[in-house]
Amino acid sequence: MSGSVPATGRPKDRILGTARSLFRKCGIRGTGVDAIAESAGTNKMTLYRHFQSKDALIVACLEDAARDAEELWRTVEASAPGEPRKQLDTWIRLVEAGLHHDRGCEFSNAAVELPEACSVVRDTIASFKRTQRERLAGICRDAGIREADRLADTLGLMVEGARVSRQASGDEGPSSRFADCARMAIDHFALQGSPGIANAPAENQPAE
Amino acid sequence: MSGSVPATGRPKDRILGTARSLFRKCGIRGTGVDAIAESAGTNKMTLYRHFQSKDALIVACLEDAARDAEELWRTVEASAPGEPRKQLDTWIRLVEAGLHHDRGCEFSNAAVELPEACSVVRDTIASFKRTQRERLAGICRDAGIREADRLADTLGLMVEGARVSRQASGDEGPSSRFADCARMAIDHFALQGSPGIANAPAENQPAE
DNA sequence: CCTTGAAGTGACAGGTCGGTAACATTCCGT
DNA sequence: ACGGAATGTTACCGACCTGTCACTTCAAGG
Repeated sequence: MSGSVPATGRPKDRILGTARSLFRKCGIRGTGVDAIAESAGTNKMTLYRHFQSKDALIVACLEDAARDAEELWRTVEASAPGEPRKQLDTWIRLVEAGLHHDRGCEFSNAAVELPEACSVVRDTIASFKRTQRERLAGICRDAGIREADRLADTLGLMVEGARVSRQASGDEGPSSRFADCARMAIDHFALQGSPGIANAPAENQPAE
Repeated sequence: MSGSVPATGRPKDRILGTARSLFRKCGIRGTGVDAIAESAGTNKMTLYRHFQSKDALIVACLEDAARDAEELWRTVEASAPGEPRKQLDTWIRLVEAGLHHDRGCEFSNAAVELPEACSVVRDTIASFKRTQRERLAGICRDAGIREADRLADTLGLMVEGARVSRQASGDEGPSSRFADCARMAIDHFALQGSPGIANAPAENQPAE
């Protein structure tokens, strides 16, 4: 009893969802498997039947979070198909909204919390970050930004910083200015030269 | 035996130094007080005679780190007295150098690792972050940047992001572009308008 | 009906955690 | 040389940790 998640769906799904939620709230090291099982309305044995170890559960949670991130990119794309500049706007708005709901990036938090994690965990984190970096750089390229990679890294550093800064300084800290700073960076890089709009050749705009 | 820190100085200092070093390497939750005492070449009882609890030891470590940060600002100031623009350059170089040596910011890491920490720990973190923000904004103001606070927050988000990004993505990730992005932001804000024109004089230099 | 397999239960191993008590020893200023 | 303070040693506590055990319940499907 006292599970914070109603007993709907299969135990495996409840365990996964509960684990993610508790990891976010209390941290990974601050959450024991007992607490996860009980909070999921099940028991430890069932947890271990579905997940080989706590590490495996952590990886499963991260993979789940990665699926959410993929969905976010789909939302971004759908918000303005074929208009990458507007997609960047959407991205900023979604990231900013996420700042207030979540306790930072689950992957970055895991990297900080588990500096000596097993290789599979660290690989999952690094691989996810590579994917996100490429997704963002892709939109920047599509937007005709000349130094797309550099802009993507600038934005990447800012969002990473905003998410961790909020945990250290709260909502009133520097993270409150993320959207502001991000838009300014985009404008700066766009002025710097965007083939399709200002000057220079648009090599390969993906038709549309 | 097997203390990684030679038994020089008073036990209290050795404990503090060892704790900081272990917290950095293994994380706070990943480091037990037994390990700290042994690695400091002393024992748990002596540790508890000098520090009321592990939380108190954590706070002491953070205060020690804050002293280091103060020294960094002094170095920045001394690198180019009365030339805030050059001080910003120094700051970037020092931060970048620190990226490769440390495992991120001890305060931010603590905030991520201890989402449910006692209030004194969280206050120490938040207060430190406020101080750093103000230090950086102060130099930006002295440099005659019109939107000094905004630039300070932009740089603050970037450095915070670089430090956490390195832990998740390694040295080849976005953190490798921190100096690049930071200098670009400074140039952008400087062009945007500085009361005394392009780069020059901080208006009210206390004669020196 | 009976079989099968997933899920639930309580107990427990083996270990580490933060923290304490009682006592022995060493150091150092006077 | 003395005495008090600082330090070291050993043992211990209760709580929590991950992970495993044997066993029970129960519902679906043939």
